[in-house]
Amino acid sequence: MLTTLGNITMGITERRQRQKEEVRASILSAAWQLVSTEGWQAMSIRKIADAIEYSVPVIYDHFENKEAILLEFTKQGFRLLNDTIKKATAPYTEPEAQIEAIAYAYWNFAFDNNEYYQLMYGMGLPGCDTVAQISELKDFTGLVMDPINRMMEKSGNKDAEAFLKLHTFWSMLHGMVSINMMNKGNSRDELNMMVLKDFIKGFISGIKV
Amino acid sequence: MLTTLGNITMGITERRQRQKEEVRASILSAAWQLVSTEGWQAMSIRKIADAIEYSVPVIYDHFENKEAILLEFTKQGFRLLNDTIKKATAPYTEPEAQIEAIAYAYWNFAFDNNEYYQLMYGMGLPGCDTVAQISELKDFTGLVMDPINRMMEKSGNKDAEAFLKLHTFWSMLHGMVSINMMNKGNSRDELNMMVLKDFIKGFISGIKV
DNA sequence: GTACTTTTGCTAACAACGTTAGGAAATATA
DNA sequence: TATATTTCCTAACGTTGTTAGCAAAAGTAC
Repeated sequence: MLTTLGNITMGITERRQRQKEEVRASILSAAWQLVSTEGWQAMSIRKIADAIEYSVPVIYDHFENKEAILLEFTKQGFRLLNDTIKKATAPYTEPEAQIEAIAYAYWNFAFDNNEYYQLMYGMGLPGCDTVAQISELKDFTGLVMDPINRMMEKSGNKDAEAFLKLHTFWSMLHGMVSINMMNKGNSRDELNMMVLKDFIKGFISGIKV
Repeated sequence: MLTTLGNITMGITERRQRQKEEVRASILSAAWQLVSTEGWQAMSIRKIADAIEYSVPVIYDHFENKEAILLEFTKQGFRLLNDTIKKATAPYTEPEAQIEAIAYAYWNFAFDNNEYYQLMYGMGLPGCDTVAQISELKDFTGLVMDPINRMMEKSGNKDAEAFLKLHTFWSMLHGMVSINMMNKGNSRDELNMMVLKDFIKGFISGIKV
């Protein structure tokens, strides 16, 4: 076969590539249908094959494995988040306003695109709803709440904000931990200790207003 | 059969209960061996059965299902965390010092007991190490870093802390989101907006020192 | 000690999963 | 028309969680 430009064979390979990409797109479409309705844990190669009306091995002609499909969505998720942030900051020029806009945009993105977010940060399996039923968790919140309450008493603040401060404290800690666990290996180094120290200082002084 | 105290039959049922609890304990022991060495995703009923030298269905006489075993560890994890926090705060009386001690204790607990922590917060499956290879993530950090840098320029701070502040910002946001996603349903309410606003205010003013 | 009941723990199966080998059928090339 | 290639399926392997049903052992009662 000659690779002459404008040859018929050229059109055939182009059509084939086009068809191949159509199948690939339909795989992603069917996969996302599953992810968005039943969660990413419920996505399976066999269900995708069923949905696109092809046999199972065809999927492996387009993706190396199941994880590669999910990785595609993870990337898509970050692209979507980046776009959202760009749009959110665009109306502002002052960095303070932009940071605030980013925070709100990030927050809304997470809950508007729940399934994307869970994929992006590897959130998943064990009892998502059962966590609330663990009595030990209440003990934990009590333990942290106590010094916060006492700090507020010292500075004459009202009780209503204690739960708020607990939330802030816990969120920050868990955020730091889980982000560090993703990029595993680098944890517990100087930078992290500085971030932690920086946060604690700010947190304490924030209560004593 | 009579339930007279000190009867022989009484001793039999007691021994049976003791033996049953021994099996239950050996299940948990074998399960934890798997979780701690290969991660909680690698734990399987069949591997446990193999390790304790019983057949598979025996496990279901002690636990309703696989999730129940993992839930046991989740509870154990929170108990361990609570004990750690109690010990950490004990040497101090001032709430400020206690809060600081809690933060460090929490941080160290997370990395000393990696598998517990991942279980407790439902962290898991998708490419934990592949996340670092996503190019879109760099775009994201760039987007957030930009206004932070400009804020620091405005206030005459040095560049070295910008990455630190980015880390703080990101951690806080992700922490809030993921903790809210666990207790799903309550999200995006007034309290969360207050926490978010509170954090942003503190974050911005923290940069302008 | 023998007959009956309960407990115990097994084999075997079901349904679903990711992944792959090997070959049949369709298509394109000479 | 014969050959080479691509496409795509059947069928299997080895996992997984979970359960039905039955054999053997242990305890109970006479």
